[in-house]
Amino acid sequence: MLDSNLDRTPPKHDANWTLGIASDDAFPAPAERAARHLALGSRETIVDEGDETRSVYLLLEGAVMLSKLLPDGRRQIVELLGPGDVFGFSTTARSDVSAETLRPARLLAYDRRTVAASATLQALIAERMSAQLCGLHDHAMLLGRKSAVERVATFLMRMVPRRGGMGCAGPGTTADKVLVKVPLTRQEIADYLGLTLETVSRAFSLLKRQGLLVYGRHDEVMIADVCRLCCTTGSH
Amino acid sequence: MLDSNLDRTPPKHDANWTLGIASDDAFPAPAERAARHLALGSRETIVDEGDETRSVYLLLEGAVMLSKLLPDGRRQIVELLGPGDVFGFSTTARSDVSAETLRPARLLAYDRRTVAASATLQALIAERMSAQLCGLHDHAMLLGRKSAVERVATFLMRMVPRRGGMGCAGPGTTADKVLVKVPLTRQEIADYLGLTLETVSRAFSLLKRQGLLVYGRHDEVMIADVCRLCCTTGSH
DNA sequence: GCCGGTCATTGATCGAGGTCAACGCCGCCT
DNA sequence: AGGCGGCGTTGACCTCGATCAATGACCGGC
Repeated sequence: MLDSNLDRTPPKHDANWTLGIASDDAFPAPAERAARHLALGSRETIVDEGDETRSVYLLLEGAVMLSKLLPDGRRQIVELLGPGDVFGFSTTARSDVSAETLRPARLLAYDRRTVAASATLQALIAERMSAQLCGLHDHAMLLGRKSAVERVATFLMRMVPRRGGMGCAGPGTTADKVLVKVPLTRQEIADYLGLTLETVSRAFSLLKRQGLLVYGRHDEVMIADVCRLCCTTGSH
Repeated sequence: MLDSNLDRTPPKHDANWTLGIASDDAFPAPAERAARHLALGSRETIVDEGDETRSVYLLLEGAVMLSKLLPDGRRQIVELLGPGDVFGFSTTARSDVSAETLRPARLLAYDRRTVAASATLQALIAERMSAQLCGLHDHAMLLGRKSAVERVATFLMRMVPRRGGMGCAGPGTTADKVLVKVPLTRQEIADYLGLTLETVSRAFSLLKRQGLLVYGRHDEVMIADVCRLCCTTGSH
């Protein structure tokens, strides 16, 4: 478990963001628009654990992961973020997590003082944070009480668009299939689920053998029976 | 792991709260004071998982735990709350967690619409939620990557007042002692740390044998060497 | 005092998942 | 083409924590 993954230091974004007035029609625009608009590629780090941060980030598009390291190298990916999610908070002036894009992303960076001054912004952020709080509660359940296969099944269900881990069409319903993109390596999935990459691999293989999953490429999995997979998450 | 604790259905609070204007000088009073003020005893449940909730709660004094159940009875305590913390959010109209007092508590219950209408209140809540978010990130690290003894040590450090799990006075410093109250049973500690009660008990015994802990009563533990305990949390 | 219930401790054994290691696949570079 | 490095899979083995079970400590009621 020591050094679950050495030398993972992707290049930090430098200046491919544009300073200025953000205007985004795809997302409910807050009244305050004094935000930096960042456009990042895949696998770029936004902040490192311990960095001084003065910004709060709002993810418009793409995916971001938040992770933490223990001094001996053990890593935990504490949150996976999608469009609408926010991050960059901390009790102190330094970030408690690292943030890295999992795929090309667009985001808004608000100065903390800007946020403190704007009620609209705070309402938006509070709304979102409460959703993320619930997500973290769910994840604590997963990490504390679920088996390896249940964790992987839950993870895959979370990847299903518009279903967010919530339920299948109903038991007995005609088995439906979904193709999901998995923008994480096995090691990353392991670090997210509190497992090792071997255990994750074995769980994938098991689900494949059982016919719940079909895949060739590792980053594109066909869930052959959403309903049945959903029932192996332990939550139903 | 099935039914980690059957028949735990403490009495629900009924009517020992006073409706009306809350005025509390011990806590930074929000401008909006349209809150129900609840005064509860120990071991009373505030909401059950699945209950319809229209309120957001602000804990003024005491301690509350939030827990979730899996259909087969596995339980996870997802958060331990102290004065200042907030809860009662949910993506849906139903609570995603149960809330129960761990000791006598005073709290404020705000109607959701009241919150939505008050910028002051939202600012207060957002501030607190971001702290709780960080706490949950930390806890995910614990659940996903720490060993049993590290978890128990981390838990005990979190119980140290005014130190919140953060650091010892410094290595080499004269060993300092603290007496901490532990208002949880071993089973509850286990459900919080993602372990079984036996494993928790063994970890306590081990730490005691190593001289890091001294105790007779189970709910009052003397940390004999905060610094050394802190070093067995895995975080330093 | 005795008794029953709850909670904690301790021991013995088991098993899920971690660890270590070999190998396969695939894309990329020269 | 050949070689190489990153990622994933699979197998063999081991360990930490779960499980099962017995016992002990404490507390309240009669």
